[in-house]
Amino acid sequence: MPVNIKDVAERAGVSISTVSRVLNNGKYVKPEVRAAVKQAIEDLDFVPNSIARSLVRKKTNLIGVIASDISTSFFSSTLSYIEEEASRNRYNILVGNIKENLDKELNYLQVFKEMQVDGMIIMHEMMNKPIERFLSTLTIPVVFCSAKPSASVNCPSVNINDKQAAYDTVKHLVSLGHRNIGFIGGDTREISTGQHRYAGYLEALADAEIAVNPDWIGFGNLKMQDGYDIMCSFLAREQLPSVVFAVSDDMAVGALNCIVDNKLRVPEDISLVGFDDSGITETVRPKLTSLHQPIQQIGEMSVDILIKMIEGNAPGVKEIVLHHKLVERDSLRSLL
Amino acid sequence: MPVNIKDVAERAGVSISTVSRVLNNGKYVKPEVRAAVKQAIEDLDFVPNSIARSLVRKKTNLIGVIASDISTSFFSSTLSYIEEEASRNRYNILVGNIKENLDKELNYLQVFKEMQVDGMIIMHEMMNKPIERFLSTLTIPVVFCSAKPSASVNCPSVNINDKQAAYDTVKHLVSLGHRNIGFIGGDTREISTGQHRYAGYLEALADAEIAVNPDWIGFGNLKMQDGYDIMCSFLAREQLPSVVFAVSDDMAVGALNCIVDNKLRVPEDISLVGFDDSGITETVRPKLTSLHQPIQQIGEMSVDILIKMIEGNAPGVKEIVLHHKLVERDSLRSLL
DNA sequence: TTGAAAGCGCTAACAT
DNA sequence: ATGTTAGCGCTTTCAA
Repeated sequence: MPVNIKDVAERAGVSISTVSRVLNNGKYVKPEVRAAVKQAIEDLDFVPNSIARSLVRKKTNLIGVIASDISTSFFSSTLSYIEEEASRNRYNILVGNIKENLDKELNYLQVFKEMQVDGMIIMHEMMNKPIERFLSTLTIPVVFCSAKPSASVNCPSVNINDKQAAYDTVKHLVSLGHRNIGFIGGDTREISTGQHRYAGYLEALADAEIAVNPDWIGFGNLKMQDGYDIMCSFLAREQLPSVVFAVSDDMAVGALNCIVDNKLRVPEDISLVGFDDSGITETVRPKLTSLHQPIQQIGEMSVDILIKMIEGNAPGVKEIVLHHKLVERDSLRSLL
Repeated sequence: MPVNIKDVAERAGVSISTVSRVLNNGKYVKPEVRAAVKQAIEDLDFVPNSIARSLVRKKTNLIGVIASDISTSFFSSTLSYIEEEASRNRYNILVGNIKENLDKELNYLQVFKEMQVDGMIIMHEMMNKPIERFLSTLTIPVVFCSAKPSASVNCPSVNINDKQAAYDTVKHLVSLGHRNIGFIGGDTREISTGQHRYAGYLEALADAEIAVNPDWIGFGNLKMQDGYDIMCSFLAREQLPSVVFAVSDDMAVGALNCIVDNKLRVPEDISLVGFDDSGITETVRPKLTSLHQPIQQIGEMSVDILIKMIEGNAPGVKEIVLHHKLVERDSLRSLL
């Protein structure tokens, strides 16, 4: 039933090599022969079998993407830019959504390897030994997107400078007269972005000679609910912070909702600053001031670097650091 | 460099068929031989090439998914459930994000076919002739997820009853004393869900003997910005509706923001009802009352039906209609 | 400018 | 219980 190159060859009265040539726009095909073959392809609704092609060419044009949670605003945006850039370059993406499940991640890595993907993009940085080991035996290129691999894994990454970004943000808060600055952070054990953003916060505080107040520091998993719960715990303290910096927009929105649900106002009672500058910043009121990551550029560059590596024009990139900036909206007020 | 089944066979001192047998957990392998082969596989870090396997088995375990916009709250949730259910059944998903671009859709359909996907899920229902034609010549199963194919395309679909859902919602508004009921709809030209939801709205109005007021009716593309703009146009009318029903949560949130930005209150001045009951309903304040689609079930059943068709246990399903219900939160008030 | 033939890595009869 | 062999549908030398 399924028609193959041989059927086309027969109908056009040529050999399969000739069909292959017109399929691949090869030279050395007489115009009339080419036309006849094209006609046969059309007549038969023939579509070449790229599995067979991949087998001989050892190239699938497949990119495996591993994301921690595609239903999240930051990841779904990034993924959509990755998809677009890949498709523009005639690559297809296979997605693995691991929801923080490292077994699932290892399994996906394995499956992607079996599927002979030409390369992988990892948007997740929790690691364990088996994953590290797997990655180090891998011969295809991998790039980390908005995540940094642990030192033992030698893969390029596309990122902003997380520590500097957090530092700059907190410094800005200080310049606005804030001294009671709460922090809702990400996981600092296994996640380098979590560590770096926290380090930036601490350093900015130290530079401004502000003592850190553990009452206003909490850590979560970047989700809205985490932000909500942590903010609630802040609200239970004796004294309130004048501003809270959350290292994801989702957590900042969670904090916002907690504040509003407790009949306080943003930014009149408490100011709020998020991180990522994802779409959600403009879906809430007040609109969220947020540290901007160039999401589109991050997604696109990850793909571009990966493709360059795949196609052998390895640029020897180790790490790409992109610009960040604070985008001011309505959730932050000056105390001056 | 890449190690294959032959290398394993040599190292284990057996034939490639034996290796193949242990790879596929075949019977008729002596325990000690099996162990030796497993050892060789481990020693060599061998991973079977599923491209080659697919070529002979004529089965890729790949599902192609076409979505209109994965950065949207409804689609990214649905996609994440699809991914989970597929992965649970050892299928991988290839995603094509078409952003309403029908050329891109046709191209993806073609590429998916070349890649020999075992089946496709389409979460989009705009059609044109070439796509219809392509779909009708396709011999692999396709299921429409939260979308209905046009009559000429004979594929199963998983849906709620959109017309009934809209009807029930509007009837409920009437029962709460509302008679000035605005409507923010989806595209009604090529999109059947758009048509059905609008039809449900009109019928409920007719049943309640309420005249339709075109001042309060607008159509958009299901996005937040559309909802915002349409709501703004309603606000410019002489009289305001007491409630507005938007056929996507994103549009409802857009409407909410427009209202808030214009210093009116929800639900005191205008009530709001959304559609989908996606995550965004709980990220805004007031929380959005919304017509619930069973997103998880829709995603999972789409995959299950598709896999059944792929694996030949065709259940002869034409259409699956799932239950809807209105989830009441804080954006709708009673006038009674 | 075209065709014949080898082979990509694997599975699945068929032999043994 | 194991090995031999013929493909799967294509690309790609190489020869004509």
